[in-house]
Amino acid sequence: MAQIPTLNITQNLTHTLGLAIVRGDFETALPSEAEICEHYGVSRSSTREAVKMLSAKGLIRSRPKQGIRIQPERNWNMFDTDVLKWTLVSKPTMGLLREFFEMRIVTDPQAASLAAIHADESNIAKLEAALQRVRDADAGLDDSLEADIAFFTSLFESTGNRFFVQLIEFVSTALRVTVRYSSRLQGFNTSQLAMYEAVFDAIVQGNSMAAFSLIRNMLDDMMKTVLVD
Amino acid sequence: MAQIPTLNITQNLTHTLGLAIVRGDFETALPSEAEICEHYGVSRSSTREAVKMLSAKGLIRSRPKQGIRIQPERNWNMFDTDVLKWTLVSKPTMGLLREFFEMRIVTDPQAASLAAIHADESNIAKLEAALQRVRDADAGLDDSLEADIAFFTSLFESTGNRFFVQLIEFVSTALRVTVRYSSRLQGFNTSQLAMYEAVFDAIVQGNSMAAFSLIRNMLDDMMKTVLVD
DNA sequence: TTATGCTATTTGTATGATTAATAGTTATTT
DNA sequence: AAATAACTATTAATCATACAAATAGCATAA
Repeated sequence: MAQIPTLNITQNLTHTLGLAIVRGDFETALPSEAEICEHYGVSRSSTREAVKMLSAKGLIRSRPKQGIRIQPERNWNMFDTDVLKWTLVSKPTMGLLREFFEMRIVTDPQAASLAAIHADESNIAKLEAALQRVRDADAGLDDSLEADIAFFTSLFESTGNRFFVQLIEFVSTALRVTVRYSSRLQGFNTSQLAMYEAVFDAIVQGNSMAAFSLIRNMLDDMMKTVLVD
Repeated sequence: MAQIPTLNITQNLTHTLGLAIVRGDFETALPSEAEICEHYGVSRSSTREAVKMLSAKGLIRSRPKQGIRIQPERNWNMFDTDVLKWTLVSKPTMGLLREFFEMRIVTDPQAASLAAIHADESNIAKLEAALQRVRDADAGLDDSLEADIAFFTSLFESTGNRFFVQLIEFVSTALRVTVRYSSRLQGFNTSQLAMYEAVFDAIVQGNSMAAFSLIRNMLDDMMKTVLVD
């Protein structure tokens, strides 16, 4: 059975404030610690710890007398899972979808290329397992989105590059969002089985250019399908 | 005059612990709160706040009875400025340099391409100012590295994509590291003035393909210069 | 006008007490 | 004997209070 992730007070406050900041509920600064304590009915310890977490993610900065100021969006750590989540929940626009694709159009093919060069037996095994899930999904036996995510996860894990590994959450989120906000994708993914098979073969054979092109072409098609004006 | 950024106790502890974690000083877990307090001579408030900051960056996770456990490296937020800095200070290997280039080889040309499409007057103005610094550096009147960083910063700012904007710190760090750990680059950057001029012109003219190719070619040359076995 | 000192405000730090979560152990039930 | 439930000890989580340090804004003086 899945463990129920009961959020504690600090975590709760962190998410509440983080979402409110990203959503633009505050102008340039948050209320003072004291006011936050009173408004949310929590102790100063918890408030301060939540503030520190948001500071660590680049959203705010607190200084004596100045209070808790919201940082320019440029400083926000957009690759942080929480910040990304809050952004998606509060501003799920077509523009954001475009920004996602502009990243993936460069990272995903490169990840495939690097995977073809650096994947070891363990990586190949995980890739093959993910490929099987894609096959199952194609036959209606598994969830198509989750199979996709599993494949891309093992793809990025195979790059041997910690920056690409870090992008797994980013790409997973992008996949979920793309599906949620684009009904045009319904029949798209399930017709891509041949492509996944080909990518897997290219990686096994160490053919980095083929792996690159296959993913790149798929994304190009996908963009045409999703990002229509 | 520049303000002296005096680190307070919490910030200090955060950096000390963060660096120690990345460096591998701890096996799988940190000492308990109480032990950290005693060892570093700080209060529990500061200790807990430092721990929360490191949790927010994905380095650790604390739970009652379990203590403060180090998370798998996969969860570390490598695009966080601090985590990146700690990684570089503790493991400045040639492998890391390669990983940097594997990212930049795809992000930088795409940034130039997007800049050619989305740059507005304000962006162009900043780019031109940065270009002037590159010219000055070429004439020995400004610091070559800082001029480079200024140019790439305004380039990524011009993309109109918040994920690319987020990569500014990443690329800046990559540039500094590349220079520091590769003496072969000494005469490289200063001979690139013509390339920067051409990129600027391409962006002004909205020629995204030209902007892409120019940056891509420069990085290819740079990799050949730096990443020799 | 400029510089300096004062003051009030807000975060930073320290400490103690209590509560909640949980890994490991023991006791109980089947 | 195996599974389950209750117990216990440990550690982080939370709350409360007090004091210290930083600093923006004001007042005062040169």
